Amino acid sequence: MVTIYDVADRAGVSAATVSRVFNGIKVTPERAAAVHRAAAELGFVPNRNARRLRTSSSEIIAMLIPDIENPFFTAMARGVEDVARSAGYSVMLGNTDEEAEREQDYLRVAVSDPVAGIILVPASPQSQLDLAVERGVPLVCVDRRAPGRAADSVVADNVSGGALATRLLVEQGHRRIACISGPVGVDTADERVDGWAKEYLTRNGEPPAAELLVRSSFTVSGGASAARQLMSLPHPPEAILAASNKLATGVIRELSEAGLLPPQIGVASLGGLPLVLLPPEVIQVHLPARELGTTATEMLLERIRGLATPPRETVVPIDSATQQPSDLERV
Amino acid sequence: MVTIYDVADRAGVSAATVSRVFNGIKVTPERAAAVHRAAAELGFVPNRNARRLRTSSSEIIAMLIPDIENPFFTAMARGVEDVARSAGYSVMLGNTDEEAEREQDYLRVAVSDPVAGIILVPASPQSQLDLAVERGVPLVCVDRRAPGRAADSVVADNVSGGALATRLLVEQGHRRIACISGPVGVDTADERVDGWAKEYLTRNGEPPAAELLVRSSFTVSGGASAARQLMSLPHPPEAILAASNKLATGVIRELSEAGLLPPQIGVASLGGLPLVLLPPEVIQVHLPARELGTTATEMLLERIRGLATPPRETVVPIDSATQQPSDLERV
DNA sequence: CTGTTAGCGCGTTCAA
DNA sequence: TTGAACGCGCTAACAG
Repeated sequence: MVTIYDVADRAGVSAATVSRVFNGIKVTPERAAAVHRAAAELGFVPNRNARRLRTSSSEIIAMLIPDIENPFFTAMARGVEDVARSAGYSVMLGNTDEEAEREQDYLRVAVSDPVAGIILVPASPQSQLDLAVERGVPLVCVDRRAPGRAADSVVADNVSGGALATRLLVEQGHRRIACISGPVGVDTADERVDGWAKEYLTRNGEPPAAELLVRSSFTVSGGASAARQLMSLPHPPEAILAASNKLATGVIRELSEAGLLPPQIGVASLGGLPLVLLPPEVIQVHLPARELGTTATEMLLERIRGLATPPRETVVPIDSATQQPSDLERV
Repeated sequence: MVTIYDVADRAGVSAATVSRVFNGIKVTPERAAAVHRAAAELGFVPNRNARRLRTSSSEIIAMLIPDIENPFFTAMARGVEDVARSAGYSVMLGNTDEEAEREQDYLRVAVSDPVAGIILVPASPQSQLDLAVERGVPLVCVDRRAPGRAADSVVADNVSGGALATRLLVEQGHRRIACISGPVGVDTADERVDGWAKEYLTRNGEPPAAELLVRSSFTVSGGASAARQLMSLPHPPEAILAASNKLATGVIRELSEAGLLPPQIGVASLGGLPLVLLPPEVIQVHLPARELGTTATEMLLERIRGLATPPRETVVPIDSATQQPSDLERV
């Protein structure tokens, strides 16, 4: 391995000078030129491990997401990567599979690396962040609020999202609108339900019947079975609001198999759908996935640079203005 | 920062003993217990940087893909991560955006890290692997062959894939089958065309007319405009083979807008589609994305462990047997 | 089985 | 401005 000493020898300077050259510290031009030439000839590449050990810093941001095959999270990852990269950081991506244990494993690795900072979509409301918090590794939670409010959070305005989707269904002429959401206790799931219930009340003058709300897991099959349950009610809904892209996919699959699709029934999805063909009447409320990622990264960079205020929370709006389907969500 | 010395003091042993305990090297049980207790009390987390510097090894595999928002590559990433993780490695994921320059930037980072190994989907046939090859960092190319055959490659049997898709279209009763593929010079694009042309010749007794082949970029819009071009031929095709999931998406959108969908016209996609609402006649030839990832990782691990044979090439089959749509491709 | 010692490659004092 | 010397935290060699 070529080290700064090899370069120093060849350039006729000291190792310290080579180090200075590669760190942008003032050196006489001739010496700098000699160092650059020697480095090029030897194919010198600085060893970041040595640098990190010495400076106890790192240029790596760890990002932990529950599902790398979900377009929502990959769009978020894309946002993180863009901002991180332009600030000189690389991104380590880990898949927690929504499992607290895998998440903990990854956190252990990230903390002992140690990385410059962590961006986390918490796998559960009980996620343990102590490892990072105690070691002082900057950490920002995204999409879901930080468990115990122990760290910064960036979340979408899910209440408004739920309300918006509901409103759009109402504007299609539906009144009896059901809602399928994720597990009780999961922020995003709860808040989207709140938005739906609030808007339902406003529009219908009465709160939704309990039978119109089905809580499930955020999965395709969960969406399908919830839809089945709703459609077999004595008095089935006129429309269904699915609180995530996966749930919506399941709903649409189920309805399609039953020969029942928009505009015969109203369907709204919170989150863009990756489906190739979609009846134009299906409502998609696009979530600001990439923006969640960029915002979280910007907050993380502030922390990395030393910001020491108490945990903050940023809410990214979901409004009609942001409802441009990105080309990427339409893959 | 808590170091092994702090732990050693508290446990009444030497630093070397602490190191041994954390590396699974035999130590008397009492001492081991003391070390564990001291470590827990102090909240000790080993510093991997120091370890890496000392051992000049790393537990990180860098993976560079052209598009983190394409399900094909995320499925591949999933395969890589699963194998890597179970072997004790973490994965750093980088997005090259199909740009050789971004790729080179990432390679520079990976090499100077230095990571244990690199898994790369080459952004271009001219990709420069010298950085890694010269520094001896193990590298495996996947999906696309290693430029200059300078490293191991894992590719899908794209010729067979193209032929299989064509055959399935023939079995649907189509004869005049067009093909839309990616850029000339890109392995995967060229090979899929070869498979199509070969099968076309076998089935029709003559090679396809030149007008039946359209080369485009591997994008949704590329697929759409190619489909438009084909359908406006004086003698339009009876069926279209789209050589990637993105191309197929564009093709189907375009045809649908023209009110023309299977079974009126044949459509086959090389690569799974989120098919919830697709006519069942659309043919999907599933590409072994995850398997490409796992295979590449296994080959990389062999290299990391010291295997020093000349560059190898593994071809992952695409056959009728592998045509089970994964749940994930149907999100 | 254990402790002592040395050094991985680099950045940063301190004198010069 | 430059070079010599030190040490970041850890593991591998050696002697005990």
